[in-house]
Amino acid sequence: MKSMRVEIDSSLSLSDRIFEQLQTAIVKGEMPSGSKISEPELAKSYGISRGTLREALSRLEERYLVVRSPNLGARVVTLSYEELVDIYQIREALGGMACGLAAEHMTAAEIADLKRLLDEHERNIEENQGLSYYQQEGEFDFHYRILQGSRNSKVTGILKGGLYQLMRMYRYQFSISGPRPYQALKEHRRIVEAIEERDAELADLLMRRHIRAARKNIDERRSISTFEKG
Amino acid sequence: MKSMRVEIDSSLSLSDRIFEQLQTAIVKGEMPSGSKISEPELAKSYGISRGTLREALSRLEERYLVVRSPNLGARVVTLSYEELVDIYQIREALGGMACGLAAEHMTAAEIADLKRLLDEHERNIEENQGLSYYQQEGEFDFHYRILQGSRNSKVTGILKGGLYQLMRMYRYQFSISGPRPYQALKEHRRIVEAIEERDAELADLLMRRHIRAARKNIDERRSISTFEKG
DNA sequence: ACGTTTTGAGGTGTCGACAATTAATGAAAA
DNA sequence: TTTTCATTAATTGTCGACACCTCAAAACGT
Repeated sequence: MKSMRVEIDSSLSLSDRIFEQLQTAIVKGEMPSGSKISEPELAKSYGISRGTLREALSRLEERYLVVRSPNLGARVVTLSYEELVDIYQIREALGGMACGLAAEHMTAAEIADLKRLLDEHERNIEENQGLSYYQQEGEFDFHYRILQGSRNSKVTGILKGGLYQLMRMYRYQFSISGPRPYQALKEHRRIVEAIEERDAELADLLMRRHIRAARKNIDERRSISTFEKG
Repeated sequence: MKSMRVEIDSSLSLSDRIFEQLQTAIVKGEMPSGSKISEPELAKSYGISRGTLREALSRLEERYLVVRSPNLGARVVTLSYEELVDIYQIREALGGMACGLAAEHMTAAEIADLKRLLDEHERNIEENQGLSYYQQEGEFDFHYRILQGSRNSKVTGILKGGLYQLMRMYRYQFSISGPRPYQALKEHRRIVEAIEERDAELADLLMRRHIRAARKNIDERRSISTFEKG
């Protein structure tokens, strides 16, 4: 009867797993942003104790995914356009820096892999008219590899652990696909070229410009949204 | 006899306060870096339960101040020169960005306050031969205000909440005072000038250079240290 | 004497329960 | 009908206890 047992990774504690599950639930909008979190209810639905849940919530709070006020409870974070622009600004500075470092540190094999990834993205765009996967997660794949190549574990932690989750959340919530597939792919190619040529300064610059373009896209959308509302 | 009572801020929960106390204890080296943390022992010494302590530890883990491995327990983080350089790199990118934004957003009153702070620092240096306060916390005061002026709450959170604590920890542990008081003050003055003239680009550049100088100081010290060891 | 197993102590992960605080309900007064 | 206050219900903050895991020393066999 052991086969009934759910395969669990013992290298992760229960609260670790709950933390990750909650994170994806929040990011994907299954827990609507701004909604109140009832500890007893949520603990019961996951079949865990409140203490375990609270440990996960403490960590989510540090990652800006939930907001807590003492004696009042926790809420899923609400993302305003202002905060989103703040995040893109940070991403611009850090992403550029990481890309410059990647130009210095990535191995030839890593660069070759990166090129293959872009080829794959290109096929993906042609087949699906640029929808679905590429604009959802493919964009992140690309940026993850560059972070990895920067050899700076702290910047990887900040972006992967913190900011990218918030951006992902935003995209899911507003069902916004990544910006301009062909244009973005072209920019990605140029960035990889700069990395291949070990031109750190150019890689930094191109990555900043790439992210800035995405931010302006958001900003534009914001002005439309505020126009609609009054 | 009310004066004997410790003034507690009821807007903070107990685990919040423990979290802050532990943070400063780690930063100041009262809990040596790399040392193992015994939950029962620590909980008893603070007069709290283990559950409350574990919530605080979860948050400290997210802030890179403690490292946990499942079933093995928590240790105070150990800071290597490599990681410290990583942190300075991030600080260079984010600090520069924040400074550029501060040039755009700070009010005249805030800028005037900032100038007064530098005057105070100058007096401090003359009196104490540049030791003590200014090199410990004064430097942080200056940077905090610029973060405040950037009007980007996320970057403030990342730097104040995360990276500055690690840098502070490093300074305490290696009893390294902030770099070159007179030179640093001069650089601070130039940065404020750029902010006053609303020259965001220059403010960004000067702040990056200022931080890079500090990083090179560290790097130099690292090469000495590695030379000593072999 | 050396390597292996076992057993025990200490520590971590998780849970359920109580105390304190906030929100909800309803009764009384304006 | 609306407002206010009091009482009750629900939720959060905190605690102590139990099960499982890890590590080390003792016991055992070779």
